[in-house]
Amino acid sequence: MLIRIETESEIPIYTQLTNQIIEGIAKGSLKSGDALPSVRAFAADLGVNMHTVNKSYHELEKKGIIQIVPKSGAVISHYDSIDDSTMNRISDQLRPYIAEALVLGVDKEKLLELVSSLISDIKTK
Amino acid sequence: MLIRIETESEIPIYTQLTNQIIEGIAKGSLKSGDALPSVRAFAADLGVNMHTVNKSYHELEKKGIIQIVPKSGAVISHYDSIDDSTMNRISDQLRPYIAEALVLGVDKEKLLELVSSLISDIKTK
DNA sequence: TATTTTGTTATAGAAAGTATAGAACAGTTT
DNA sequence: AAACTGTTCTATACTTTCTATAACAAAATA
Repeated sequence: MLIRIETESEIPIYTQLTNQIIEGIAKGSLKSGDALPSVRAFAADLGVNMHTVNKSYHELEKKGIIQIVPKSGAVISHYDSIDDSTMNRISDQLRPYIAEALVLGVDKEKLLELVSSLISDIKTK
Repeated sequence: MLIRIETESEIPIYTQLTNQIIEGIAKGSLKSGDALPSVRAFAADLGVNMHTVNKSYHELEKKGIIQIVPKSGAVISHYDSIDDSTMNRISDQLRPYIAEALVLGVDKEKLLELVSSLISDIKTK
């Protein structure tokens, strides 16, 4: 799985890593049960600090996407039915960007098209 | 227009303000041509610092949502056709949250329903 | 016209977040 | 037994967020 970190980006490195791991899972490059690299190995590979990778892993664990087994490693979780609190979190995260799009003149139809297009893009590319 | 700021939130105050102003416009409480309160008046009203409101206004201006006239005030812009770079920005903003939803088991149909529901909610509530 | 109000700019400080580095610990894996 | 693991700790540097105060010049208002 290929990860690209942009040091100059305004987006924190640990967030960039979190997002790209999530996309890797969404795409199918990473599956439930797969182990993620150790924080040390991954950090060395990416050229960043161990603690930065560690922070990303804990962010992913907080989201319910991976499970961290102390002194062992991180494994991608199995997802069954989504609970209400998680659904609400996703809704709260999306809301400001949906509102912004509406204000800037993107109507419901175009917005749904955009989301459909994004889903396809994430699953393939 | 009613604004609620949560000091304890992890979301910066200026971002909370930006998002709520955007929702006010999306809902129709604020229209193109309307003037926003002065940074001083708004800050006093919200109990925050003048520079915090100022930062929010400049964020809104960067998004193309308002226009700031130096020494005069801030006015809500008129929106015609959306340009490609703005559309790309919105797409980039949405992408990680769409990916996260997919990973957590929200399928395309449920995701489109969620977006539809959010649009209705933003426009009314 | 004189006063008030406006956004802007500057300085300053406190607190939190981001990222790095090095080291040590104890449990897991090989 | 040795290597590897996530965890924890200390430390430093930089950026971001938020507040506070002050001054400036242009716009709006009385």
